Amino acid sequence: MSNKHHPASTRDAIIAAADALFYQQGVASTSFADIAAQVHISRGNFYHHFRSKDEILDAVIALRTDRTRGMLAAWAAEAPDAGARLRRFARMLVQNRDAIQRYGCPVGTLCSELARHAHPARDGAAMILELFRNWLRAQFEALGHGQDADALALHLLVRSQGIAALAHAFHDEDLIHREIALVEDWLDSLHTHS
Amino acid sequence: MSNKHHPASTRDAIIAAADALFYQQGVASTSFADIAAQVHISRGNFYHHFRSKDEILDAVIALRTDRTRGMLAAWAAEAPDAGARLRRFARMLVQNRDAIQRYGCPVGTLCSELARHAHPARDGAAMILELFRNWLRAQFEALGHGQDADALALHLLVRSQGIAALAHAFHDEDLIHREIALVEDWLDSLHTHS
DNA sequence: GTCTATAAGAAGATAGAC
DNA sequence: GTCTATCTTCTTATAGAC
Repeated sequence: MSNKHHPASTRDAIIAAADALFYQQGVASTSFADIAAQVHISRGNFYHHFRSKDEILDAVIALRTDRTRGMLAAWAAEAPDAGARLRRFARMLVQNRDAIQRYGCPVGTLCSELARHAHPARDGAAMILELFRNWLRAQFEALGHGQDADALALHLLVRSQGIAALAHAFHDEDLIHREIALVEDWLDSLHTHS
Repeated sequence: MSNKHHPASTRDAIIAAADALFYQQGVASTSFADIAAQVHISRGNFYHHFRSKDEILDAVIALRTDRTRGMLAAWAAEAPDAGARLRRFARMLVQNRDAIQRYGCPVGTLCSELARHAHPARDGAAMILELFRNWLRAQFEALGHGQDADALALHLLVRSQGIAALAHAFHDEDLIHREIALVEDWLDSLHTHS
């Protein structure tokens, strides 16, 4: 499972390519041939590293989970207080606006696809969303909204997912700027209340 | 295109079955065999009514467009004023909470799937979302928010799509109740301002 | 560890009988 | 208008040589 000893191994290259393609094309419509073409290996070589496509998906979800944990930890280390951390989260959508407008939210679209097919990896994908939820809740708690912290965290996730969904559907990057500005206003209004 | 003379024709049965299956399973992972099983026809019979799968999708989008137009017109006829109409829109999510929690928003998930693959029918699906946007904008204009009407309409769509996405991902019906209550509070606050 | 060759099945689509 | 039979292509997966 670890890639400590083989940082550039074929296995890791497969996971990295699958990670990108699953995001851009969806899991179901990404074939082994697609991944193989990117990694420059043959289709047969796949089954030396993974037993099935679902096993690749599991590895991709594990990768994204780790990456998300790392990102949230980095935000917590960079930003001095909870208010700044919440704003850092909001800025993520502006930062990734090009990819979001093209392919949607990586977490949201994966959860949507897996939830609709009651896929075994469904809960693993939802777990990534939960990581954000828990991290956001902790920031709202630090801001003094102990009682409503989880509701506020979910509300912020709702708006983020909605912004990504509409930016994707309308192919409209500018929508992200405008709606995130409203989110920042809302965060400011919470801060003054506490 | 019209179904006036053949209300229960095979063609209409195909469209109705495809409409449901495209929603529940997605377009790409719904096969001719799936639809044929529901309609109780053979796979070959398909091509007497449609030349390709994309043509079925076009018919489904046309059906949904008509249905949406009818629903919005009915809401406008039922609700006395713009404020009541906006609340009627918000209630739609509560009303459809079971399906939304299972399969997501029918419009949002279709737009997301087609946008990611740059599908020819992409704009047709986004058009349904535009119908909601235009209808909502008209209500905000009637409420006296002429300048901001479109931004307010988009904001309401953002929250609706986000609510549907999270209810689907977390399999959480209750989230819809709580977030729609917040939407209603927001609508109330707009009314008193005007 | 990587390859070629190939199986086994599902998909969209066609031809032609009835 | 509906069917069966068939074609082609794509997909996942396996077997075995190197």
